Amino acid sequence: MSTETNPAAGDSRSDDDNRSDYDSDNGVVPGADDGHPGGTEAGAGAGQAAGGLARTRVPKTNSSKSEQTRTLILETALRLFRERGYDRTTMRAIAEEAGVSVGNAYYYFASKEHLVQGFYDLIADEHRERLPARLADKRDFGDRLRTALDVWMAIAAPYHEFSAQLFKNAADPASPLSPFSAESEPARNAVIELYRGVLAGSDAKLDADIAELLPELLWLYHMGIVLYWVYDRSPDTVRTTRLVARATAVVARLVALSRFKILRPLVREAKDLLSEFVLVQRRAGTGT
Amino acid sequence: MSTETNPAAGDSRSDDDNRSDYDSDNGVVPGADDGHPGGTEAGAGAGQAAGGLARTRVPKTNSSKSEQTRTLILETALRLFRERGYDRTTMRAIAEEAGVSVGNAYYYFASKEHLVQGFYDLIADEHRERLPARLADKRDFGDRLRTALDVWMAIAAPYHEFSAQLFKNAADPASPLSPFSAESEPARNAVIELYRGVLAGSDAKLDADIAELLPELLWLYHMGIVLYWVYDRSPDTVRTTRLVARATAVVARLVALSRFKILRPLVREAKDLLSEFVLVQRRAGTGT
DNA sequence: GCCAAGATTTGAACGCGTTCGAATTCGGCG
DNA sequence: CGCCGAATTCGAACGCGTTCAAATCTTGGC
Repeated sequence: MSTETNPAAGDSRSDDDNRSDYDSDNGVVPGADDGHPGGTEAGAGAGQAAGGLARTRVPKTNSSKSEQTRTLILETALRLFRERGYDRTTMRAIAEEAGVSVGNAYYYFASKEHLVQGFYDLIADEHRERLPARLADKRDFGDRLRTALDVWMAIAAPYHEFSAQLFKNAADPASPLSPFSAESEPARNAVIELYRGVLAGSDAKLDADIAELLPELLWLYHMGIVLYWVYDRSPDTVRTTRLVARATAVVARLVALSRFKILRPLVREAKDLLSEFVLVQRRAGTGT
Repeated sequence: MSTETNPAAGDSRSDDDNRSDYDSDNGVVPGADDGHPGGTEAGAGAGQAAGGLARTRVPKTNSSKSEQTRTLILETALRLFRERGYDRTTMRAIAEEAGVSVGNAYYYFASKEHLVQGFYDLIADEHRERLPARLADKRDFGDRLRTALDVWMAIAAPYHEFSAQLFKNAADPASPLSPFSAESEPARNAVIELYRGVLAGSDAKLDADIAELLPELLWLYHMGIVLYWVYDRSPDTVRTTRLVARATAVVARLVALSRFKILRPLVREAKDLLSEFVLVQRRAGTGT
């Protein structure tokens, strides 16, 4: 997208993108098993952003005091985000409200954005939790898929505006918040599993090639819907609701059609293409 | 920016301040926003984005001195962006290098992002200019489409990193730089026209329904490729190059297949869906 | 030639996210 | 206890995008 548009606009203003980049200079600090967020004290190097992979800072002494401080800061932040919106919530306000210093907040969270991860987890958890009950009586693939999306929208609705504000950060390829980032992998996989369940519980008959890839494809579809939702300015995002209803029907039909003979080569090629270029390489075998 | 996410409470939307705030500041000074940048005498600020079409600040006295200052600032900015990248180029540096004050830069450009418009135009113009020669000897639709994308990538290559940095801004639904924004419409339409040419010059036979929509669809496809390109971290974005080669073949095949009988209902539904939910409503009915 | 009304230009703030060196607290070991 | 190193906390300071009241320059009418 970036490169082509040409707006014009006179009255806009964006006061908040001054953030610099995540790694402008320090490349990626690879190595170091990220595994433990925490980090690696290792004093020395590191300095700043501490290796790219680490999530936020999780204290060594995993319980007690510091854990408490961390939680306090996080919860305060989420509350303020909800009350005032993301951009209008300053790190100073969070710190003050939580009764700690700004520096302390940064000790636990590498950046303001990192505080946001909590929201993502929140929504995803809720989705995982509420969906099964709603799917219990449905076997039709289209119905199930649509339900999954409807439930997601219902949960996310209160955060629609907030999400729109965040979207630009999430879209930044360099951001850990990007759905494609390494840091998001666990969350991503969880959603893919969720869609695997949507598919598995259905009576859809499908081509074996497709069956394997479909959960990831559905995740992509989900991302697409989220994208539309974020841009949707209609009241209560009804537009997205309608889109989901109709698009999902098309998707379901496509899936059903994928077994037709004439489509075989196309399906096959599309599958290769997707698995090679788009889908996430989990445990990539030998080479790249 | 602000806006205001809505708190837990139901979802009462207080309309007074949840407007996107790309103009909220202005809101503070109601009426009179003399400021309206530029010209565009007409419209006057009037409500929200409406007046938004004005570009950045274009001097009243449209030639001579101020025009010169504007150009100077813009060119300096573009040079620095290229030399140092977007984030590392500060407004202060631009002003200093151009020999003007920071305030003056803001007199002509509402924000740092607005300076970026120039890049978009640059690439788009170049694309429009170079493509015809490369298409002259090609009739196959797939070849032509692929060529269009290859040429685009060749032109955009030097700005790959820069684009990745900008992407987060362009992705912001509230930003005038978003390819979906009203402000981007002219640029968007120009690209759609370009693809209309790609299609028109080809020997593809296609369903009438599709023929009409295809140029816009190809624009969407182009956007998708750009998205992939922005995220592509492979050397020289070869990955994207390979993707284009293969995906374009699939697209071409899809287009050809769209005339098959069995697919008829699907095609029709997909078409309705796209035109209703995705594609841009040019000259929508009456007013607007 | 003079002067008011803009248009243009200035640079010192402002508020923000973030950094960093130093201060403080904590936990264990002699 | 006393002491040391690490974990935690502090808050002043940095660099940034942006704003704004005031200074300067142009222009056109008299």
